[in-house]
Amino acid sequence: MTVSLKSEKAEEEAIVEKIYAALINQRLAPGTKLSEALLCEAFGVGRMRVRRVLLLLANRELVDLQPNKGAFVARPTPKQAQEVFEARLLIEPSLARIAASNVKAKDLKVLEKHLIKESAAHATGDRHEAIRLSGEFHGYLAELSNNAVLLRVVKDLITRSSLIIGMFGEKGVINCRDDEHAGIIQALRAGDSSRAESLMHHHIDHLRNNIDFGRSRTTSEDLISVFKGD
Amino acid sequence: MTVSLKSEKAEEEAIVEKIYAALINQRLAPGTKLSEALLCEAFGVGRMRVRRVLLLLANRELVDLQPNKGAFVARPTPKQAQEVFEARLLIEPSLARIAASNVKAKDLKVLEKHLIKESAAHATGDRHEAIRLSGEFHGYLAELSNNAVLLRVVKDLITRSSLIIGMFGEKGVINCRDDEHAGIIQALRAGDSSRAESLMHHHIDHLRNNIDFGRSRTTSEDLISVFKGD
DNA sequence: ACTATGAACATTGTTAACAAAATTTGTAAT
DNA sequence: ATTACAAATTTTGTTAACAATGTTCATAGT
Repeated sequence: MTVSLKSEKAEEEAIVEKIYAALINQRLAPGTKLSEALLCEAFGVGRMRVRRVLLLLANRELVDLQPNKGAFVARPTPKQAQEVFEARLLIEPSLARIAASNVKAKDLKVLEKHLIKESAAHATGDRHEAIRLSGEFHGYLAELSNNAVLLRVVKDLITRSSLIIGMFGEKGVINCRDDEHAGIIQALRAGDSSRAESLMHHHIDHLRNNIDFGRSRTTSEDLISVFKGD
Repeated sequence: MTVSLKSEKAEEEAIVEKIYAALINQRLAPGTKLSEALLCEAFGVGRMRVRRVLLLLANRELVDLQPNKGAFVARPTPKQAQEVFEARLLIEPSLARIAASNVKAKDLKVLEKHLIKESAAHATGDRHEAIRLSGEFHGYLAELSNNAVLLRVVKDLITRSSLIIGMFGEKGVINCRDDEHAGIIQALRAGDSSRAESLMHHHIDHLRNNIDFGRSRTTSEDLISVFKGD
């Protein structure tokens, strides 16, 4: 009975999540056109669903909806990039403080396991995976706040950050982010709220300063292959 | 040429803003059914537009979209209410600190003028107007951050706060909020960031503690009269 | 060769009819 | 009177056809 209870609304959210993931993974480059027909085929749904999904993504400013032209993966401006990281700088350090108060032993287990995956991705030079995992780390921390509102806000900021990094790229090759994540976990384990807060502040500041606003890549991939394993 | 450049997308946003305003004003009580047909008539648009608007509002968790049942003004749970105010407590004090750094003479003029209106609303006992103006004050402060991302987040939180207050009501009759607003403006004028931050923290904490979770009103108004002057 | 014009095509936007589900109304039985 | 059931109505969800706009491509002229 009710074979398709998951359908309808949940189905749309599932599609949103998939595109979300593709954005974080940077499989969808900024500026890529998201044609309705292609998305319909990719997800096997009607046009209405696709349009609703695009509207939701546009509402989160992940997609640029141009009237009579179509939907495109958002191309954040330098100004918007600054705003996103300023917002993260304002929110996430306080969040780290809260996380240090709330963190349980099993949470630390998860975070440490995650850190290993991050290191592995760095070691093998899998840049996309490293970016995805880095975002996921910040998401985990936001979850420790036990606050769905804040979690939602932070997740949106993380996703936009992925777009931004994909758009502008990073200065230098050295990427000490996983080390910084390790430091934050250490502070959490020690229950040192202030240190967790401070480390997070410097970490995000570091991320922000590493954005290379010089060039703005316009690499647009084709949509056919992006959503294969779905 | 292009007589209706304002139309289409801007039109939808205008409708969203109107419903937004009605929510803040508490002319739309939590639980009120937002029937498509009525909204179509109220705003003189087709069903598609209304559906898109409802989807956007649902995305911001201001509307509860129940499949095959319809759209209803959201009824925040106590848990959600706590989360909203915890988020405000985390964000707005820091925002007040930033505002103290950015505030210009003309901004202070606007804020002081606003404060007079707040006092007037309190004096005449116009509760809805007082709530609207109170929210607007927080919005003005968020604008001083010159950060569209943070502004959007705070505006959403303010709107949900109005829903929450409309849902649960406030303990006691005494409402010292406008006094607290005055204190914050004073700190801004003095350029005292730390005091602005601290006052904002206590202010929001005060708001939160004044919510009366005892009763949850279910007063649903009729939609016909709400959107008259539009 | 290069630009300009226009037709053919493709894509998005809108409308209206239809299907499915819930709500209401009316009727009958206890 | 109240409950239970069923028909009728209303409301939401979906689909498909149509309209409008944008894009591409071919042709012709300089």
